[in-house]
Amino acid sequence: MTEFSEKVFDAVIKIPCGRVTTYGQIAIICGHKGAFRAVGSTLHKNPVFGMIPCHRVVNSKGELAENYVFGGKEVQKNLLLEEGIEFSEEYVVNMRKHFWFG
DNA sequence: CTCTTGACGCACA
DNA sequence: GTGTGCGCCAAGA
Repeated sequence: MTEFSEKVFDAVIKIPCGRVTTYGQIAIICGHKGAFRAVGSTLHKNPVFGMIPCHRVVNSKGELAENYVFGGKEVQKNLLLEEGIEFSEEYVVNMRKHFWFG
């Protein structure tokens, strides 16, 4: 557990319910605005989903990263819907309304 | 210690 | 508005 990963997790955990953010935003919060790659890499190795609500983390387009899924994209979509997040597309959240800025 | 990969983002054509 | 290329940082082999 490095300082970087801690900040990443902390930032993701701080994302309020019904709100989503982007990798870039998290990277900025961590102090490494160019580390969005590392953010994804670190979160990918995230052990427990209950500890890190990674389903609230989307790419700059606001769409779900179709390559990570912990239990299925539908599961993630359902989780976001449960939080009251609206979807612009089948797997693209309306970040316009739900984007979270630390 | 060095090289490659990775849940990405932005600039340019 | 769409397609391609380059750059960023960290972790794993």
